[in-house]
Amino acid sequence: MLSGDIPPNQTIYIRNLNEKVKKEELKRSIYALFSQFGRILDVVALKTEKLRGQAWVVFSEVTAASNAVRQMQSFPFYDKPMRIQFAKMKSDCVAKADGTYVPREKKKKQEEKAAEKRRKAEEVHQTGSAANGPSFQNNGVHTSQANRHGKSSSSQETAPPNNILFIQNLPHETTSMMLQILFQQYPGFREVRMIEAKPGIAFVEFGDDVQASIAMQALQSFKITPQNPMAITYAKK
DNA sequence: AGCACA
Repeated sequence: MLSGDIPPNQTIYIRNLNEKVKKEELKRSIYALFSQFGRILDVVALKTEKLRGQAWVVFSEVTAASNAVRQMQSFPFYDKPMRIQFAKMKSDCVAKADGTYVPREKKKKQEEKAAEKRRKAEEVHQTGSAANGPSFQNNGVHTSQANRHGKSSSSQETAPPNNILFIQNLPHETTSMMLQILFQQYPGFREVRMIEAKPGIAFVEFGDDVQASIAMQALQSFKITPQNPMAITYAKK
């Protein structure tokens, strides 16, 4: 059946993810890819038997989540098309922000959850002792999407347009696949080239100058980690 | 396919 019977939710559920990708890289890439739709509060991915190959992305707005579901449906991510739906449950970080968060013990079944809910309605039950205040932590992932500097850095004045982009200030653990996933979203993408001996930089080729410049503007200062806003210029000819 | 929050 179609996935359309799940009501919109600010959290999306993704499956068919490549299970070979390490969890931290996966989360970072997901964050990077989806932050174009709006602010991301959290990315959850587990590698347990039952949960590998899946992830949840919590947006601050339902509209962002809806756009992500539509636009990224079947997007090729680490060589596998993502399958995206709305999540069935409210995410903990949302509940925490709501004030509706109740720390879970060991729930075995949904029946137990339902029973608990019913019970809660009847008896008053330790109000106001929610463990911690509202906190959405997103584990190394930062909180901005297209944040612009507006300023081009001093000495490196604008190189003339080129279909090849030069990327600097990448975290050393960046892989060409991560960059491919980011840049292939833009029309005319051809390839990423990285040099073993020179970590922190990359070249990304597009079909023409205009396509390259669109991608450059979209991803300028994009952060793979909070410390690493990408510096994108045209490559020298 | 698999809906969690270590």
